[in-house]
Amino acid sequence: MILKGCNRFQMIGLEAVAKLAQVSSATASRALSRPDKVALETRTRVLQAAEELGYQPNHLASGLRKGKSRTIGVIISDILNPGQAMLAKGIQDAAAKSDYTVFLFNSDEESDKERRALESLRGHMPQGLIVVPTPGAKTNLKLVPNLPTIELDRASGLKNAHTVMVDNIGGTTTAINHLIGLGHKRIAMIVGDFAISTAVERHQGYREALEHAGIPYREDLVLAGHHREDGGRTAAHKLLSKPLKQRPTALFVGNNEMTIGAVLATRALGLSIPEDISIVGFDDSRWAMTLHPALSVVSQPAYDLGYLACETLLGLLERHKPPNASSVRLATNFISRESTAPPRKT
Amino acid sequence: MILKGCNRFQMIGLEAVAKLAQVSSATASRALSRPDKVALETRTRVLQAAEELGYQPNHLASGLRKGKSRTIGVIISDILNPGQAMLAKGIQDAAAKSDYTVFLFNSDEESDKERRALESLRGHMPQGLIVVPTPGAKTNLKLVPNLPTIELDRASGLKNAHTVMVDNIGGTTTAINHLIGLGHKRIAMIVGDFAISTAVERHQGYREALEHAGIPYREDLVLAGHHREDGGRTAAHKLLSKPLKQRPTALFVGNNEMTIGAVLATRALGLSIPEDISIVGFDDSRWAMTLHPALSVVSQPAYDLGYLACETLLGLLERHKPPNASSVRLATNFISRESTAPPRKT
DNA sequence: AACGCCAATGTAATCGTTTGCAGTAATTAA
DNA sequence: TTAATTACTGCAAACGATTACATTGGCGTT
Repeated sequence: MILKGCNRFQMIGLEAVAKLAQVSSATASRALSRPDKVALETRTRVLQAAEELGYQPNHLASGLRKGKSRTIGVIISDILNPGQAMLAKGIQDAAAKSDYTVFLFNSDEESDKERRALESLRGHMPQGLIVVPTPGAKTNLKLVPNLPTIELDRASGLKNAHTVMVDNIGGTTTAINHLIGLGHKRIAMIVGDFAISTAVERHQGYREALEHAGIPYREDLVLAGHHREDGGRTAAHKLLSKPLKQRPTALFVGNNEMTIGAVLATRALGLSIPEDISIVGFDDSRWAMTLHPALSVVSQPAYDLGYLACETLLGLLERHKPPNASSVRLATNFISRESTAPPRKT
Repeated sequence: MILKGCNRFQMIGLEAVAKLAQVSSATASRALSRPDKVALETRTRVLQAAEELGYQPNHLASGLRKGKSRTIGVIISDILNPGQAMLAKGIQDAAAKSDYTVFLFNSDEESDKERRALESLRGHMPQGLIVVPTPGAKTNLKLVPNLPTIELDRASGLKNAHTVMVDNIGGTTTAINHLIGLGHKRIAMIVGDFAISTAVERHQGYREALEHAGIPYREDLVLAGHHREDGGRTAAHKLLSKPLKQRPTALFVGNNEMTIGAVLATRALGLSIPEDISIVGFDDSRWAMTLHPALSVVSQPAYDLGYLACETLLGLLERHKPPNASSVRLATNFISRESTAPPRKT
């Protein structure tokens, strides 16, 4: 009681507002959040007092009392990846619209970092979670067993999960069909890590499109790039070093980073795009557009994806929906630029 | 008291741990955070109980009580800008190392969004703030008068501010000197918004370098690009449409986004880089590297900048440093690639 | 033996906000 | 006139963790 007047953040609390408005703190609280429960005259008095003192509610306290922190946790794989950054932006905007605040973390595709992020998060009592799951998510998510969670961009494989993803299979088949339509027969693919659902689905799309066109699936044309630029580079190098007759005439790359590597490897080998090799990447970006020749890509509605994921989560929080699994797929968009052309006549 | 056993988050509180360990909650608390104040035997008992119940401390509660939330607010200008994303990453990593959690916001260079971010932030009782200030920051920051704040990348102009920035003047003069060294005389610049300190400093660096080389400063060679791609495009278009004798032979662009616009405008006009025009950008990025020809740039140590800003802030929080202003400048690094060459012989 | 001291623990107040309950006054119904 | 209803308001108990203060018992000193 001794230090009552000297709070640490020189906080102006409800108590102070109440005193100035000559009401109890209970009434002051109601005046601010339950206008109908308080006489108009009293209410204006409280509002004025709050204004005068520059009162700002303390979310820690109200969060503690109400059991709602008005925060959500977000774990993306890598803020430096433009697609992921776009996801984050969509989430942020949706959250801000409903007055939620976001704790943002990067997993850098490492399950360990994901786990640490979840541990940090836990103590802050977020009301929900949006996560781009790493391969370890199935285990890690047990750390927050009762937290409403949306899996974004990929699925962890957990039953009863809510997911918001793109139509990877459809996006890929469109791209491959485009290449087939141009006359390509030897179409290679650089795939990501099969522990990540997008890689599996994109691979499946590739396979299905070939099959559908009656082109046999050849294992030697599918190399793993491990989601990284370096992996893309070495995979592309290997594919493009084949003797001309076996060398693919088109290359489909399963993600952003690997595509850069593939393009650089192509340049390094002195091959020209699209004359020697057509290339299609997954996920659009600034560099894909400004590249010369500009890259044809399967583009994802990343902003919408993030926005939608957040809206879905908040919907889950507001109306106490049953915890049934839900699954949303957004369509991709194939953008044909300059990196694809018919194969050279042989 | 009625619902004591049925907490909302099915929270396991200290109370529960204490009961299981047969001590008071006070002792349980001490066992966890003040090991030396508790008998070893008791401590292990508490730790074991905590482990068994999967106890997780509630930061809302401890934050409320201690007046320390272990969170910091971060407002960057745009998460989609790779440089800014890198700042965020540096901050995050530094924060995580000291067990702080980050509230991340985007201002999108709009003072209004910055203000709203600060308002959101306020209620969550962050212990500090790192902000890439918009032009309105000088006003906006009054919303959080006693919050330890680091200004990152730019200065708001507030007295007594702590700033962490790069040496914009030095970085620019190096770049301009490089162009001068190649033999350029008509060197144009596309500047940003002078309400932002980096634009002012980079412009000053440009001016100083010319002066030092005895080249007169010409107002018609300096155009505003307003920090956006579009602005860069129109400014470059105007500059490069001049009659050959007056057309600049080199172009220095004050930031990332504007540089893209400038490059696209150059391409659109059918001019080739670096034969017709040498271009240097400020701030490196993936597209600057992969561009053909690869762009020469003044690169900033963005990760370090963010990391350092966070460390500085946390330092301020830990040891109760006096609130003197401080100012850190990191050096830039000029990267010479393929977009600069001697001017054409006339 | 009497005293002081220290270590270990418990009691209870506190952080700021919310809310069930109870109380008061004013209004309406009977 | 009395009872019942309504509309406001205040009291006080939460939320979970921390910590000043009080209490206990054990030890050493004189």
